[in-house]
Parts: sequence; structure tokens; C-alpha cells
Amino acid sequence: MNSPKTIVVKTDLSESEIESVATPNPSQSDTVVRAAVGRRASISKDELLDAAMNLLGPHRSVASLGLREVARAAGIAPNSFYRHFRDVDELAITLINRAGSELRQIIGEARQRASVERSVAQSSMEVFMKQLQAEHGYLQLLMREGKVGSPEFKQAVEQQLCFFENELQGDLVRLELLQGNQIEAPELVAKAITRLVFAMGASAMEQDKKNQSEILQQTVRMIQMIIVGARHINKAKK
Amino acid sequence: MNSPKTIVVKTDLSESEIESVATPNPSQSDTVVRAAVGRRASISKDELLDAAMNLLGPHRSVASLGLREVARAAGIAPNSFYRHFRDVDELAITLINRAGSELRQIIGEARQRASVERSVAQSSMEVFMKQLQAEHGYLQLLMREGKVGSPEFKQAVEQQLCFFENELQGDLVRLELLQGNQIEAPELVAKAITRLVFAMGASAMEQDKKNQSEILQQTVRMIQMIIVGARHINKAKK
DNA sequence: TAATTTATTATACACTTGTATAGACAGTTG
DNA sequence: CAACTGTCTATACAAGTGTATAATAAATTA
Repeated sequence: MNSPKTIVVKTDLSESEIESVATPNPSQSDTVVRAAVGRRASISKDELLDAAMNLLGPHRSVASLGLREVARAAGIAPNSFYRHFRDVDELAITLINRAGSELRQIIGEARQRASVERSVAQSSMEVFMKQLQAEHGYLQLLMREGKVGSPEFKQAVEQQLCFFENELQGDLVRLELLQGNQIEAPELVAKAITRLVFAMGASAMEQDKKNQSEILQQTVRMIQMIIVGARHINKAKK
Repeated sequence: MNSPKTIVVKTDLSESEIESVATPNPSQSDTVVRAAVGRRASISKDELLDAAMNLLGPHRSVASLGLREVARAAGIAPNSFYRHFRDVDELAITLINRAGSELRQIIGEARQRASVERSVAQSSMEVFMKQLQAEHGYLQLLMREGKVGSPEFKQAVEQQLCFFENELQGDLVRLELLQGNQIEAPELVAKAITRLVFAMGASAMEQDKKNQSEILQQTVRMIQMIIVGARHINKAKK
């Protein structure tokens, strides 16, 4: 262990100064002032994803995340980032996919509990709006990133939306059959509802709760219009 | 052109090297007659806005524009930017509003030419899709910026969407009355159509033309569902 | 125990960004 | 003419960015 401790002229001050301060090592005793050098407890991908998630807000897109910034928030050195993701873009896509799958799971469970007599529109929107106000922000993430960022981002979001559409379509035909109805082009109906709900949800995102519930009711009526329309178009065809 | 050419020690190389090359003495335009005393602006706000517009693409949000970047693209010194806008944010909002008003004008003219026998859905979507493929990119801008950026951005976009909704609502009730129909909650119908069209348009943005026309047809059918649904809900009420 | 591997680190570099300061030029006005 | 005024430019600086390199400490293996 021979570290000759060479004298270095630091011309790049901001790094060690700021970043060692910004790394307030948990469980820090008096004797160990600086446990920053050397290997720390290994950090997992999920911690990195969580750190990135916390940086995002309603006004912050994943496209604007910086590598150093995320690393700083996670309490690791900038370069350690590369051990987990090649890019911030790779992290961003992982984030989008995680948000999508978590959401589908949440909504799926909620839908299973939803009974038959409640309309698809009502129950879907209730779950949706509950998620809108949830603190984890998965839904906000998905609604935000669909229209900006690299093609990969958008494609990732688009795929998650398709998953939603498919599940909704399944519920839709099942419930309509149960009521003895039959709707025209259920895949179109599902797509229209999904897109509409996401669009309305996005514009509800930064309203207060009162306006949000108003938007909720508006959206429910819109969905009813779509479904009623699809039923009648189907009838008219026969 | 007889600058004394004082000798300077340049320690900040990148600036003058790169940026002086990118500053080929902008052509003095006499377009602006601003009554203000002193030197006339050698560059107009509009040129700055155009430069910013050119920097934006389908994958580039106004929120990511940098002051220096825009100035560079416009051929002016970074600091000159401040003479025209306080912020890049101010420029961005100006851009959003300009895009909205230009678009409304274009679509308004097209709608006036649209005859009665063509459905609202069809004619609206045709204009919309034509704009989607237009090179100026106003529509893309509006569709992109609704969900990212500062609250001011979103509000600006939201307002432009409201303008669209109002105009559409006007056309809607007029045409339905002409056909002897009456629809339920025309403001809701207009809102639903607007949001749906923008959402579908956004997802069509980066598809090839074949898929775009497919999305166009899908969207038309969705709009028909909404309108038919609104008619029948209205009838059922009576 | 000693060697090797692996995750993490500090440092450095070249670059960009926003902005502060001061000076240069072109019109307007006295 | 000179003085003033508003616009634009060059330069500089502090801060931030992504990434390359080499060092270091813990974990694993021989």
C-alpha cells in the first residue's frame, strides 16, 4: 500500500469541493470524516431509478436529466453511473417502462375489484384519477413523455399506451356482451378512450382538486359519448 | 470598416473563434420602423423567432433551447438576445402563441371553404393532417409543448387549444342545426374532438405517410362516434 | 494469506451555458 | 458639428456537462 500522495494542482475546483459536500454519507461517525474514497456500499439500478424519479416533477422531463445530476442525487460518483446504464437515455427508457408496468398492475387490480354494474367509464376514470393524485408520479411520467424526447422515448410510451388499449378493449367487449350490447370497432373505441383519457388527464395534471374532479366528470361524459356512438353505429349497420 | 484592431490576449478561445465565424455581419434590414431613438435594430424579433423555429424539430422541445444556441442560429452575439427577449422562456411563449394564431388562421380559412355537405370530421381532419405535413411545423410545436416545460408554457398551449375548441364548437352547432340535428353538450363534444385529434396527431407525427393516412381514417371514425353518441344521448334525454 | 477482479472513486479535460462588463457603432437630436 | 442614446459585439468568468484515465478499496478467488 504505497500511496506517495503526489501533489496535485487542482484547476478543476468545483468538482471535489462541491460534490464531496453534496455527498453526506449516511451513518457518518466523527472518526471517519470522509468515507467517500474507495468502494461504497453497492448501489442498485433501482436506487438510481428512484433518484431520477425524485428529480422529475410535473415540469421536468426525463429528457432534461443530466448524468451528473442523477448520480449526485443518488449519492454516487458521476462515473459510477456507467456501471448501470450506458446513457441517461437508457435510464429514461427503463423509467418509462417501469412506470407503465407498475401502472398496468395497479389499474388491473383495481379493475378486477370493479363490479359489473359500474360502467367501464366510471371505474376506469376513478382509478386513473386516483393515480393522478398518487405521489409516485408514474402516471404523470407517462403522460409527459409521449411527445418530447428521442424517438425511442416516444416509442416506449406508445407501447405502454398500446398495452392499456388492449386491456381496455378486453374489458370493453366483455362488459358490452354482458349487457347484451355490441359495439362497433372495439379496438378503435379502446384507442379513442385511452388517448382521450390521457389527454384530459394531462391537462388536469396541474389543476387543483376541484377542477380535477370537474375534468373527471367531463371525461366520463366524453367516454359515454364514444361508447354510445359506437353502439349506434353498429346497430345502424345491421 | 476601419477598426483599430487592438491587440487582445484571448484566454477564452472557444468564444470568438467559433462565434465570430458564425457572425457574418447580418444584413441590415429596414423592416422595423420602431419609433425608438438610436440605432435601429439590425435584427428583428421575428428573425430570432424563425431561427429558434428552425432549431426545433420533431424531437426537440422549446424547453431545451439555449440562449446562446438561438443567438448563434440567428447570427447575433449571445448578449444581443436580451434586447429582444428577457428569457428563452419568453421567446418560447411567443413562439407558442405565434404558432397558435397562425394555425387558427390557416384552419379558419380552410373551414370557410369547406362546404356544408362535407362532414365536420372529415374537413377538419383533412386540414389538420395537411398541416401536420407542412414544413413550417407550427402544429408540431403546439402538439409537442403541451405537456412539458414550465406552467407558463402549458398554459399558453392550453389557451390555444381553447381557441380551437371554441371555433370548432361554433361550426359544430351550426352544421348540426343545418341538418336538423341537435347534439348534447356541444362544448364537451368540441373539447373531446380537439383533444382526441391532437393526441392522435401527435402519435401520427413520426409515422410514414401510409400509417399517417391510416391514423387519419381512424381518427375520423372516432370523431363520428363522438358526434353520433352526442346526438343519441340528446335524443334519449327528451 | 496473496492475487485478482469489480465497483467505486478523484481528477482532469474540453466543451457548453447564462450573464456581467465594457466598448464600438449607427442613428437622432441639440 | 458634438452629445446622446439605444443596439450590438468581444471578452471574461463561474458554473455545469459528458467522459477518459488512473487510483483505491472491498469482495472474491486461488
